[in-house]
Amino acid sequence: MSARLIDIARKTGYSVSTVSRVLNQKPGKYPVHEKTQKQILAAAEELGYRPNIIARNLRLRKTREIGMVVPDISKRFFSFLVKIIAKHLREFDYKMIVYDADEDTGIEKDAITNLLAKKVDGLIVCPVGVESRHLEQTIQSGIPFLTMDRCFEHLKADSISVDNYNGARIAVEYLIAEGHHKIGVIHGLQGTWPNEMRLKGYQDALKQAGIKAEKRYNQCDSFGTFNGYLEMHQMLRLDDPPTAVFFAGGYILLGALKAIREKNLNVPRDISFITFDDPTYAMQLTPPISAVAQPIEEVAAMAVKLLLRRMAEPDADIENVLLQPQLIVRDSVAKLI
Amino acid sequence: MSARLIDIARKTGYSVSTVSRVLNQKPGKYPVHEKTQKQILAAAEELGYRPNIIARNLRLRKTREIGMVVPDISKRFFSFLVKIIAKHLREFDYKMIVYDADEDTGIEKDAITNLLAKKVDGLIVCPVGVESRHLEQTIQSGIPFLTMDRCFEHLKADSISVDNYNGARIAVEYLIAEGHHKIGVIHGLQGTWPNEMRLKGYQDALKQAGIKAEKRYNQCDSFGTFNGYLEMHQMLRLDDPPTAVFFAGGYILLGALKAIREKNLNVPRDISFITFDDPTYAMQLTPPISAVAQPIEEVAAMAVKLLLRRMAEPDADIENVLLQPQLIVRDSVAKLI
DNA sequence: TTAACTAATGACAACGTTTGCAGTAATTAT
DNA sequence: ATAATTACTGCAAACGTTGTCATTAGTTAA
Repeated sequence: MSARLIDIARKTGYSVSTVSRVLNQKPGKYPVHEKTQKQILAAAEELGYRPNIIARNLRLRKTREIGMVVPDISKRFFSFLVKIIAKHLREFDYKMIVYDADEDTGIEKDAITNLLAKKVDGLIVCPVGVESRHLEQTIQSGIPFLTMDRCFEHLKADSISVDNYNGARIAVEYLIAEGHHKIGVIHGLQGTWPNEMRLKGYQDALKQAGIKAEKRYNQCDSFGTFNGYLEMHQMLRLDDPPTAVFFAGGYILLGALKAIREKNLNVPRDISFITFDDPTYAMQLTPPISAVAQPIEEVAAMAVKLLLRRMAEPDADIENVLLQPQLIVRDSVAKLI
Repeated sequence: MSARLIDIARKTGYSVSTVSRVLNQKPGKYPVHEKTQKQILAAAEELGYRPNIIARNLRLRKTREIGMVVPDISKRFFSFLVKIIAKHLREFDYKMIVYDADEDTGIEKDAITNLLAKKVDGLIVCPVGVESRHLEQTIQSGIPFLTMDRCFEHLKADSISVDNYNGARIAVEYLIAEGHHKIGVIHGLQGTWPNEMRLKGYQDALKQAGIKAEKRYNQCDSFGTFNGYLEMHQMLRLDDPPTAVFFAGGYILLGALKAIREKNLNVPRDISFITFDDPTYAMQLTPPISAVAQPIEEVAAMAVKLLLRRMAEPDADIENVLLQPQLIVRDSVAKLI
């Protein structure tokens, strides 16, 4: 068992109070004789003293910990987000406790409950996306709280995400500007906020250009690779397939690309596409893929800013921030005009 | 402030002890009258009682938490590892606290210190890889401890990693079997265990085949994309460039591929290669890339098994487990015979 | 009837900190 | 010389649990 304050106290002959004061280096509040300090510091070093954070947290009723829950930490978007947020928090001397909800609302619920019971000082949730009642309850509890990415519009809480609507819109507008009229979309899980927004962006871009959104050009199921593969095949099997396709994100690109290869089609000569999300490998594929990149670093920085503000001023007005994604033009879209 | 045991006690008129007993549902140890139970349960529900885990942990001197430190959580290898390990731990009712060391030994050290101070019941570290003194100290502390991936041979602790030596060896043996004699290697950060092992596997495979390992075919610096790009360029600029190259892992592949493209070379006609690690996109590239895949799920499962065993039997013999990676043949290697 | 048990509950002492308050000795002001 | 101030230190009460030990009342055995 590791050394405690009382062990140092006994060893040096001073009281626990004095030892505590020395080790916490509280500036001038309670002065401690220099000789005393030296002795205590030496004894602490010798005994290999490490403060028991649990006891401290209990006493202080503060943890300097921020809880975070993400739907799938193995996805780069989230793991990178986690990394950057943790890095920013470190600067403010906060630790982060991340839980992976594994795309399961039940686990998400448990994770939040546990974090509240651990008395984290603040909480960031990237909701799995299907249910929000437990989030409302969490807000009730009064903990500084922030949703990210798959936000719910009706929640009375700060939120930060990228402008999925606009990102999809500028992608599709780009396709149209390059002369495409028959534009398909392969999108992800229906009912989730980002997916709906991206789909709406696609539809509005078409409408604005006076193009009718063809039902048969609209495929969906999930953001997974296999879905991308199946849907792309289906789309290519149509009598008059689209000349360009918008992938709504995630791993659809990978699967769709495989389908295109199997049909022995050339990108962008035979088929053009652009994808939401910009994975690291997008620029290494043949051809390099045009994409709409989410500004993850900015999102992370903003998240920290919003949460710290909420912690400092619990009654500040609620902010719902939307950050703009960026169109990255590479070579996967043919110019038709 | 959330409700405490004492609030329920006051509300129902029972003592804190009784309330605690009811809420913890300890089987038959101390019987509580059924009516009492009902009242207490009802009051707990009504007040929205959530146990304070900090107080509980302090009292029990157990946390049911496992600490984990990884060098870079944004790398899929680690984020996936974290996910799977956390999932397994969940089954045993353990939570995981992960910290990202950001490839910085200083941060790694702090993270470990913090986890020890948090009194986690066990600790898994994937070391950054350059220093190990703090790990020895950690072992001294007596906490159930496990290193993964970038292990240190001299550490007296359980460890689990993939057989980097053999993985590299079977990859290079495969190249030789396909008729290649001029075989280059682009490897990663020198001095790290996996890198050295992979390099040795490469060298031994050549030696075994009676091929001299040419110094000029041996490039290294880091596992990053940019390194892969530079080194590949350099290798292609040689008078008699290798016909095949072994990439020692990570993101070297991406950069090297870019260099090959810039030289307008065809894979595998002009140059063949195989890479350690099998990223999800490897099979979607043109051509699909042959690779040596690390069995991450198995590694994760074994890690949990080893750690739980160590927690149950602190004095069991130390185990250093090596799991075999798998050769995945796709189309990036030309058959020369 | 009394002793011995059981069922149900409460009092209380931890767990290891931090910190307000009180106390003592030494120093300075009056 | 006394009062006021300062420098240093210790006491003890929290923080919210859990579990040991007592205690009470009721029940069964002798």
